[in-house]
Amino acid sequence: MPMNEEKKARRSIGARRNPASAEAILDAAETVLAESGHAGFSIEAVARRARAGKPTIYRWWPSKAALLLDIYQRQKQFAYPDTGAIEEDIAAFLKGLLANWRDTASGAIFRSIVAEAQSDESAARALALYAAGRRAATGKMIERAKARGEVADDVDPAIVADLVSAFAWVHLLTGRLDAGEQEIRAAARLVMQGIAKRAS
Amino acid sequence: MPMNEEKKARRSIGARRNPASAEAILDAAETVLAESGHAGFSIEAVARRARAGKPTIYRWWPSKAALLLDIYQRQKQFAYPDTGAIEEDIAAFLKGLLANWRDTASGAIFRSIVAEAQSDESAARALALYAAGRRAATGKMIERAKARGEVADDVDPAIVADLVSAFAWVHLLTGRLDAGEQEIRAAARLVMQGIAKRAS
DNA sequence: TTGACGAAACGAAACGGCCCGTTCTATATA
DNA sequence: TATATAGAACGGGCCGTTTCGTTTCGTCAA
Repeated sequence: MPMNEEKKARRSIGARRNPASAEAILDAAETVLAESGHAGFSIEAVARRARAGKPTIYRWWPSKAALLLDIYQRQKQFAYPDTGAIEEDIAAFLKGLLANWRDTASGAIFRSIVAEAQSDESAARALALYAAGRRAATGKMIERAKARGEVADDVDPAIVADLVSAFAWVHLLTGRLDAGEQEIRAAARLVMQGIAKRAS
Repeated sequence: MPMNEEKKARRSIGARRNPASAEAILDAAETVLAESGHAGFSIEAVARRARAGKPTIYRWWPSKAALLLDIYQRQKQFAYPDTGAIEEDIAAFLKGLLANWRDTASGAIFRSIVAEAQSDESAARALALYAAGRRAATGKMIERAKARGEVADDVDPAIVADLVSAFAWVHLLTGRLDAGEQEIRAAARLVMQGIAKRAS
């Protein structure tokens, strides 16, 4: 009984995927992106680099965007700071994020995902999901500050989170990842002034 | 005397460029981008659409990014509001920008430029230039507010401008261009709280 | 416990198709 | 007559898919 009619059937969960190949492909993808940038990042280039066959890549990753997302998720997750003071949290968040994007492959990967999202539906969804997730996580900084009485209860955490990460986005997309301590502190202070509890 | 050695010589300003062709190419580029999105936006597709030859396009636009930038600049320039109250200015700016991106081709064009900037040096520079220009223009809203005594003198206009347009960026890139009146007002109020003069 | 079987993943090669950026030709225009 | 034009064609690269023969590995009978 031929499988012709169900070529594209969803792969069973226990499929025998070769972990070594997957590893090599992700390594190669990371290297290619780092060396040649978004322009040189092709499935064929990754396959060559990994000494893997193209069909192997296409078997496990449906699109270039999916591959990018996977190598992004291999990167160390960014920790959300908890210094005990909201302004410090914000400054640390911005500083850490910019440094991470500048010093590791994360920035290039993320920029490529943004670019890919213009063509690829799944990348766009993943991007929105990522943004929403970070909004939620950043929002926790605000919730903690509220618990400490540092921030008024009627401040919307989602909007503040947008505000904070938006700073980072702008720096990423316009290539200003080398923002100095002073600029970061000023941004943090500005945001903090916006959300600080109106004392007495 | 052959021109072989100077194939790429800069075209003289008075070159006899066919205005009708240029118009048709820009029109076609806009249409192709609107119909097929960033994925289908190729020089060949534009040439087909415009019934123009590829060499004609390459003669006048060095890259896809340059073409995108030109059709972007044909779009109506966004007006920076001057309502007399900084909070109103900010809300109007955000509202107008999001509406413009949502209702015209501007959003698609701009997203494509962002995508292209990952590969194309000139697009990246143009993007940074655009961002800087908008920072400066938005900063004027702050300067006017300072003149009115609405905002403290020691607030950095550039950072506030970043803050405001960053909101718009995030909405553009995550596809949330349909932000409601309420969300926009909340964002404007938040920014305004951050920059409002500490009265008394 | 061993060994053969068979399903599934694998690397390599090739495909038709699209697009790139360039070069050539022949035509139209000023 | 000089220049821009449309169009065709080029060598090259990448796309996503198919086909090939090979290797890996779980299963199960001996």
